[in-house]
Amino acid sequence: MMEGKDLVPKNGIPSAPMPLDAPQKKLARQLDFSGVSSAHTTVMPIQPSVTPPAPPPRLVVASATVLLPAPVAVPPPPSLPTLAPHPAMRQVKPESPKTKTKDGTPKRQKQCNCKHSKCLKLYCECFASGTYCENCNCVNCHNNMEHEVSRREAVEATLERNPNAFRPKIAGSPQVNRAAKEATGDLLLLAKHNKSCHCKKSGCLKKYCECFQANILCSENCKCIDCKNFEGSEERKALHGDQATNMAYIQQAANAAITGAVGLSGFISPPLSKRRKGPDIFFGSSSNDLSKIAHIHPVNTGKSPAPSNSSSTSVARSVNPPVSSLSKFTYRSLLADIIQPHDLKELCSNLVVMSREVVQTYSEQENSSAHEATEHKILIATPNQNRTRTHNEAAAENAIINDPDCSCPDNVDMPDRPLSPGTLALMCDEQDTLFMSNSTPNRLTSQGGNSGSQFHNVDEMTEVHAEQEKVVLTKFRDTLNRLIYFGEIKERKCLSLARGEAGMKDAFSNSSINGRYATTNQPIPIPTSNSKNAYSVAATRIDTSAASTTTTTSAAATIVSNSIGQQLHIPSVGRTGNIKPKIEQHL
DNA sequence: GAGTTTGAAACT
DNA sequence: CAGTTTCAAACTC
Repeated sequence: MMEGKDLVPKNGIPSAPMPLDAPQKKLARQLDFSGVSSAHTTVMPIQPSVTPPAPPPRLVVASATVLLPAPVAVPPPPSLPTLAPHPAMRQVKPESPKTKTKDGTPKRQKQCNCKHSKCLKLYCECFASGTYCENCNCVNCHNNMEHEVSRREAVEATLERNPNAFRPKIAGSPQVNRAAKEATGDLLLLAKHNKSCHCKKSGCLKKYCECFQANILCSENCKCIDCKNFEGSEERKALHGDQATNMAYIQQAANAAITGAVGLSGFISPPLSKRRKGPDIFFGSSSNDLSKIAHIHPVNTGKSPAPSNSSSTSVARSVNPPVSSLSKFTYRSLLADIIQPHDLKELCSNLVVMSREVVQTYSEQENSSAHEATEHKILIATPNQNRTRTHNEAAAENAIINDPDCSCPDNVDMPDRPLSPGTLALMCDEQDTLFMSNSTPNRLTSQGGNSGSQFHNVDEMTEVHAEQEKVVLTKFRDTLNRLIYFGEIKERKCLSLARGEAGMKDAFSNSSINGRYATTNQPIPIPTSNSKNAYSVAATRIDTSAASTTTTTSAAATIVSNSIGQQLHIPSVGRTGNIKPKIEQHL
């Protein structure tokens, strides 16, 4: 847009003395922020210092890259290559207002106006963001291909001073349609400040403040004075309106996405009396960080006009005013209120019950068939080994059925028993909980012993166990599906709320996700598809069981079906799911 | 658009 | 590490 500014800034300001090698033209930017979609960005790799200016290298970054998790946790090595940050990942400085025209129409990326830094210092937004200046209004710009050598040196110098200089200050913000949302003032606060601000006079409510500019709340890391950019701030509310609250909530949701930690933190997240927590808390160091926090802001407290809660809370308050107990960064899993301890118990209980039923059904089948077989064998006068077995087996199985603990598959107790991949996986994940926690080794052992003696035919015993496995795994999977479903429902709610519907405003008043979603306790139509799939899969699996008789299979399938449909009440078991963080992560 | 304010970056 | 200076963006008029 600003051709001809090459040598002289369009603003008419005489260029500073220009080196002979002054750029004749501004080359393409390294990163293209203009695209509404960050999917296709151009990244320019750092050129070897000796490499003569070549055509602006543009590497198309796979869209997938954009989806990478916030890099905050992975500081780039202090090497030049790290200078090609991805727009979505690195946001040294959010687009300046220049990115759009007065009418809000998306215009272009920031255009610096540097005059004395040659655009080779972090003062320059372009340089700081790892991009070449392009169409900027800068003077004596060296941040281009033609000055790659000096640029490179500048980069090295910068990195020498601060290895994280080019690390995104704000990270983790899904940049989806950021431009569009920003234009409508609907930019979400899904970001995290890697650094911190040190504002003194702006109250962190002006764009001077990096946090405010990035549309995020100040964090514990900030050293600002008289901060008003915290959740619950009246001043902030005045600026953001109703969205402030929603944003805080959204940010929590974002935390989940960013951290990918659906679990402990979600349950544990202590209501830190203070607002915000820095990256540490953000990434899970949470709990014992209060002490740290206390150290973080020993200062600014003084200026906070806000009514401090005195006591311990003074800690985090330091710089920022007293705040709502809800930390903007307090992460809370979307499943936090869905998964309850009692649900887990209920799930386990149901699995056990189902397993028993399978055994019982199977034993009945075996009894009848064995009986027939016995008669047949007697008729043919064959020394039978299986006959006795059937009765003993039935007794054994009954014993198993009567023993709540026995129905739990336990590899330890039955070392010879082949385990399905599913079971192995399950046990791998849950080796200490679901099945094993309640199991009584001795009992199972004795069971195993009985089985060994009573189930003369090891194969048949295996079949029973196989059936048990199938039923249990099927039901377990179904439970997980439900969990996913509820999580999705919640996610949708979050998104819809994020859209800032005025009417929903009140819903956030408490900012407590638990309270907010208490309604999930209400019967929620469960997608039959899942259940159907579960059933069908269960049936399929059973059918594929070579050793199983059709009858047995059907019976087992029926049990599964009935159990899932009747025993597992959607509101209860369906919401069971706190299997373990490990599993949740797959959700 | 010019001047002022602000806070990050750079420097000492 | 703290204080000062430089710088450029944000802001005000």
